[in-house]
Amino acid sequence: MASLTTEQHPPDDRPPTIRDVARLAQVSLGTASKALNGSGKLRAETRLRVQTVASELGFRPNEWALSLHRRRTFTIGLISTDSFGRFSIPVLAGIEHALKEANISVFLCNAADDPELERRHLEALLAKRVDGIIITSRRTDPRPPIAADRTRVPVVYAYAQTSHQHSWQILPDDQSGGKLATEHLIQTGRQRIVHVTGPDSFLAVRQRAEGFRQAMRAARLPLPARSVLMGAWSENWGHVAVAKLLRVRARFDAVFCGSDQIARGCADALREAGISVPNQVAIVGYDNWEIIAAATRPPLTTVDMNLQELGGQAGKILIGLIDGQKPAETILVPPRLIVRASCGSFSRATGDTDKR
Amino acid sequence: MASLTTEQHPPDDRPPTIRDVARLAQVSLGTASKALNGSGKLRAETRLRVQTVASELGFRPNEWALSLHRRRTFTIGLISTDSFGRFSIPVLAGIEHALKEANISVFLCNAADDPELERRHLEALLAKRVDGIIITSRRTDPRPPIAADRTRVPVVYAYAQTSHQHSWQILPDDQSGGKLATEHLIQTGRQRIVHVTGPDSFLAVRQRAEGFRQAMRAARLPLPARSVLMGAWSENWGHVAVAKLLRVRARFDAVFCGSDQIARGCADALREAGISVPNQVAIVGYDNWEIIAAATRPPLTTVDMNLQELGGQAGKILIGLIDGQKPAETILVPPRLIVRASCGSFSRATGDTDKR
DNA sequence: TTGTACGCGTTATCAT
DNA sequence: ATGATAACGCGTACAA
Repeated sequence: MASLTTEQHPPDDRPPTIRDVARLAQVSLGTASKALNGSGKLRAETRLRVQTVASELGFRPNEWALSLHRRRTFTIGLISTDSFGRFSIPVLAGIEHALKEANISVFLCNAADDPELERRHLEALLAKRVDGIIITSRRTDPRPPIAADRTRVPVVYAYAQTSHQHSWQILPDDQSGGKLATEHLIQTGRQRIVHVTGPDSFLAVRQRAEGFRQAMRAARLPLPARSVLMGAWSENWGHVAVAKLLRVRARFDAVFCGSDQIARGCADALREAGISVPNQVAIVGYDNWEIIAAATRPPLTTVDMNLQELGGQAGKILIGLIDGQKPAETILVPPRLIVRASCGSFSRATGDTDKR
Repeated sequence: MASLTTEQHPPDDRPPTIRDVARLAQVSLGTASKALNGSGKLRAETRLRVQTVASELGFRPNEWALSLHRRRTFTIGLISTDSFGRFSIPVLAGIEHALKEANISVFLCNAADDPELERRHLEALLAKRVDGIIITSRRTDPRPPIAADRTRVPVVYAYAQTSHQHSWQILPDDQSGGKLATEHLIQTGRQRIVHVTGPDSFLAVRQRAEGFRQAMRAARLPLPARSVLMGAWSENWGHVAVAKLLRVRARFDAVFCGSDQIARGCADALREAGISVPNQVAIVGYDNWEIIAAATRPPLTTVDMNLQELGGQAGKILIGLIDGQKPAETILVPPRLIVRASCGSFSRATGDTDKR
């Protein structure tokens, strides 16, 4: 069927617009729109014809044209203040998943610990009219708030929090994590527990240690000053810490470690010193970093921060804010314990262990 | 100064538009645009006034309104076919970095191994009129092409490739990696080298093994059938493989491993069998997975696939395609060797080693 | 039932 | 030097 108009546009390669659909379906622009959106009243035949043409053409409404007069872009920005790391990943996966459910797309930005770069990313996001912003970090310590004041864009901190302004933040409940690990050790009959963990400068370290102390006090177990050893976030520190303990002939039947890496170091050092894990000394790690925890001998019982769920919650909170709700400002995501082999039997019958 | 018009718009909270700027600066819309973009000719005073008002208002041009009549959105989509994993991350970081340089934003999509989800993500990206798409994967084996035909959107596969259509792909040069590792071992004086690696079903495994064989043949070293052992991608397989070798009293003075995890398993097993690494047996790993490689005793010399650079290249290729260029279709990114301690001295003076 | 006109935010082209 | 107007792609009131 020949063109009815004298104007013959060369078939250019830009994506088809609703105009193209209308022209080919021999209807007006408005009719095409109604046919495609199911709104208004029109003949079934017409509607079908338009829809057929649209799908033949591979017509897809231009989201940005839409967002121009609806008030939302269905787009959010995710700024990772430090580079993508081990912690960001599950958080990020959780966020992406939660937002995909709501048909929201995520812009990925890596600020790489550079405040200037962070500012540029923020700028770009605002120019792109994102509906909201999520900030993630590598550690939970308070950071300066992102400079998104003056704008009405909601901001949520995930595995991060800010010092000043009143804001929304989703954080792992590290104190509960410390308690959880310690209580598990106590339940399996351990009494002399030491805590080998990371640097004091980390909030997470202080919170987990506090949880540890709480659980020990609650169980009326001895809590000498030396029972918390702080060092580096490394396997090697696990080795060193065990060596220290052995050198001073410390009596202990369990080690609660601040990370799976430290735990692995401890486990190796103990084994090489001829001390059986879990028979003589039980170990609990932190992070449930599969690749470390599962490969340790014995495989580590460890605390999982539920980071993916944390990300999901962050996504949901942000969606709530975008929808104009006012959710709670701070959410602590409870951790869970992953039981493997490093604490031995779960039973309280501890007669089969040979504690030192 | 009172409003000159009778119409009094309530100060609503949407971001200021260029209209607001124009009104407050007492100029027309067109003048404001020119003032802000530096185009056209106008009085310096006017320009300054407009700019002042704009910055006071925190005016930021709406990118989507712009992209409506420029032909680009300065936005690309990144689809991770499987979930975000260890390999995706550096690739992703490289991509993000390269694209940020070009002021392009990245949509993050996780297809989680679900073809249907992948399709939906693709659909969403096309509706958002991305300028291009990058597909990443967890392994380099060919995968079905993404269904972005019919559209003019350029697609690049990063750490991935497709079976059918002619397309662009950036891949690690795993064969060179195998050669690189083997040649290093040979240069440090090793002669009886075995290759312990992952499952035969991985292209990477076959390519690295081929590189291994090439290097051995080139050096006219013995290459018995049993010198390549394929198993799982796990530390445990490293242990098992060493046990196998020792059981049949194989003579070997070096192990080239297909991953750092396998390498760590081998290193631990050898040490525990009383065999010194690197003095009696040298080890080379693969991946340069810092957290494993650096913590192994001794720290692993290993092959780094340069994944971040791979991501960067993918970004640059995509930008080229967007700009209408026709870059080479397949790029192999050369690996590099990270020398730590697991091969001993680099010198050819091997008199101090005690090979078995 | 169908077609027209306006608005969304911006730039570019043309008058003035 | 400045201002008016037509795109860009779409939905939606409203007029026919």
